[in-house]
Amino acid sequence: MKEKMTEVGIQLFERKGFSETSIQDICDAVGVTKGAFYYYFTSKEELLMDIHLSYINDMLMHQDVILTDVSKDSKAKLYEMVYMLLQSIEQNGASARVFFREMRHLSDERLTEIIPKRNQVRLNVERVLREGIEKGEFQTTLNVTIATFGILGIINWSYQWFNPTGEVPAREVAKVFVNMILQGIEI
Amino acid sequence: MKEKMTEVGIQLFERKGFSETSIQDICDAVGVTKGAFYYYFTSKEELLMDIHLSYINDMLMHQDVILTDVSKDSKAKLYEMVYMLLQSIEQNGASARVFFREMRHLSDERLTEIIPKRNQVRLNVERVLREGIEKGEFQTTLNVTIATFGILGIINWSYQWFNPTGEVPAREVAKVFVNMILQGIEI
Amino acid sequence: MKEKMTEVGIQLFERKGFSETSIQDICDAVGVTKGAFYYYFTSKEELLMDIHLSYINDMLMHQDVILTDVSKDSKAKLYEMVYMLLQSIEQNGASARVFFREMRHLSDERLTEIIPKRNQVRLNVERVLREGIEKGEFQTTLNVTIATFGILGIINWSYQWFNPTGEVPAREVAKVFVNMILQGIEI
Amino acid sequence: MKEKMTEVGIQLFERKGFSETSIQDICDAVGVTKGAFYYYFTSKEELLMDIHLSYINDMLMHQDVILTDVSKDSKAKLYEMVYMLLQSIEQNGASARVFFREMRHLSDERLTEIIPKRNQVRLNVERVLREGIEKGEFQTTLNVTIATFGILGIINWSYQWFNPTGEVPAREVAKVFVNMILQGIEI
DNA sequence: TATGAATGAGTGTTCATTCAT
DNA sequence: CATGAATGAACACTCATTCAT
Repeated sequence: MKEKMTEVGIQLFERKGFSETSIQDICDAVGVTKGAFYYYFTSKEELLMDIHLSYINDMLMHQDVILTDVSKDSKAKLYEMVYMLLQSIEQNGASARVFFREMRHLSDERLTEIIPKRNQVRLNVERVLREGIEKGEFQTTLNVTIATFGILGIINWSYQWFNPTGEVPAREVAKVFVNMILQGIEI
Repeated sequence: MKEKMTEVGIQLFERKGFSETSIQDICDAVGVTKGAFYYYFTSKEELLMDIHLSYINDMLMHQDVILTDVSKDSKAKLYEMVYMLLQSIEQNGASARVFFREMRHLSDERLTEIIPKRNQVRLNVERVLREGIEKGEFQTTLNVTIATFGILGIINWSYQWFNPTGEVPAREVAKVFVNMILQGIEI
Repeated sequence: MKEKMTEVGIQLFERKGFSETSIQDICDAVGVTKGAFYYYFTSKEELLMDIHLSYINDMLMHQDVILTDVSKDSKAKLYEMVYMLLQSIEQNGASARVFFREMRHLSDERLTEIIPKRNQVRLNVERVLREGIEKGEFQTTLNVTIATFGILGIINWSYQWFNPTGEVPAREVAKVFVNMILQGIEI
Repeated sequence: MKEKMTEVGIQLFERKGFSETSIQDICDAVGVTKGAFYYYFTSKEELLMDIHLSYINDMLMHQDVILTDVSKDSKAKLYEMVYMLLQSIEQNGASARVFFREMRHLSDERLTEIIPKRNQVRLNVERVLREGIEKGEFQTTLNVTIATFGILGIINWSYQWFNPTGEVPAREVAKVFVNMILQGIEI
């Protein structure tokens, strides 16, 4: 039941936004009364926090797998990471959108738990770039911080337009993106 | 007075969000009563629409100047465009954030006016890429649509992290980004 | 278990008030779930009634002992009665406060059981005064009804300020009060 | 309108208690909607505070008049004070009851404004006693603090039983009480 | 131009109570 | 004996909007 509510919450928060979604909306969709909601969650914000935590933890876990894979060089790791992040947006698009858009509605206290994790995702990408530079795979002149922001921008912005109905699969998009990141668009 | 209200509206919508900002908040900040607000705007949404229109029209105007400049090749146009978009985020950061985050609160009717303009911004970037390909400046194999989304992602995502206090100026960031877009990060 | 709940109920009703104390509060303090409460009590009000009954019955019992003591004159009985009532506030302060403050939350039906008993406490004091007048110990001109209200006021109001930490013991306070009641404050 | 709401608030808070009176109750009685209430008061507690302040300020003002009257000796001042306090309960019984019963619902912050004033009422009575002792009107052995609590108990408790329909007027009750306080009940 | 008063629908949240297990 | 899940009615409070003045 708690999972059911979380699922419905994700859908509604994505479609209508956190503030525009009332507890009543969620309960109507699940088919219970508001009391039931407060049996499982202490507040609307707690549900939002649950969604955030599960999304970000999932992402960090996947990143870990990629980072610790010794069989891949940095280019391969970069590709895997871009693909994984895109795919997580393709598959958990609703969660992703809620994550990016509604963070503001978490209390300061809760943000202190989420923000370091969000930063970790970025630092994990930075690490791949740095390792690649050390190993001679990437340009030594690269401004790693700004480049990472660029790469994350490419990926994360996709939640604004990415069509999860699958016309263009995440794997295809990832290829185009990684190609662009590695070799640029110039002849 | 109307401009004063719009200015205050932008600041508050950015800081607290559209839904979380009440008309009262705006009037308190301006120093008038709610009746005055409704003398200038027919609804809260109209103010939001005003903000959107002025931001997007400004952007389209700047793009037009760049596109019609015959003295520049496509690479230069791309650089100008990236720089202009970044700068508009650096300088009108609040408007930019409101534009990207709060579009959802416009009615369908109003969205039909905004969305084509937003698409036009994207199509203008696409056009630079296509012209560059035709002129032999960019790779012929390029998937223009996806690449454009990538480029816009790099730029637009910057509103999430871009520090407008100027530690790193927009011009610097634009250089790094355009370099990455043109030549990639690979050695 | 029922006693444990009653005890906790008294403490919480005193500290936070009847309406402000939830069944959940009581159950949390006892360490059980709400279902358990309803196994022992049919409603929150029944718990309040139990507290009332046990307090008032205790008081009436003590008054009976004093009233039927043939070895004491009326002055001595008055002293004993004042002392006993003060002491019951000193020792069962929480119960006393709940009794005086929260009677309003009993249903009319239950009030018809409590109010006569509460009146009986007053009538018992009146009886001491009347007996004292008959025996020539108290002034014949005394308005017994009003005087009794005054005496009960002196005593009962003490729950508002009486410090049960024992800085001034009930016996001391009782002496001052009875002295004042008997001889007044005039020279 | 604000006064009308305050008046209705006093009546309802007295009859049903603060917690048991909803804003809706007050608005129904006045014939407006809830929004109107919040136009005049920022919270339910503010209304309670208004009631408290106006009651206690009124009382302090009357005490001041009595205390600064040089034409009266201490006995006369004591009588005036008892009479005034009783009368204020007789006439503003509802306010008085709300004052004594519902103080708990004020926030700590607001209590720091009210409690010193409530103490001042007590200290003003103490002052009459002390002056009377100095002038040789009252017993030198008197425990002023406890006696004052007794006197206030006599008076304040009357809100529990005092019938403002006027069967026994406040002036009559005051005479009986002052007589008892001055000369006691003993022959 | 702008105010001040008011509406009405809605919000998140609480809580006494019930009941199958 | 006691739990865990759920109900349903209520509550304090907010807010976009309206309108006579």
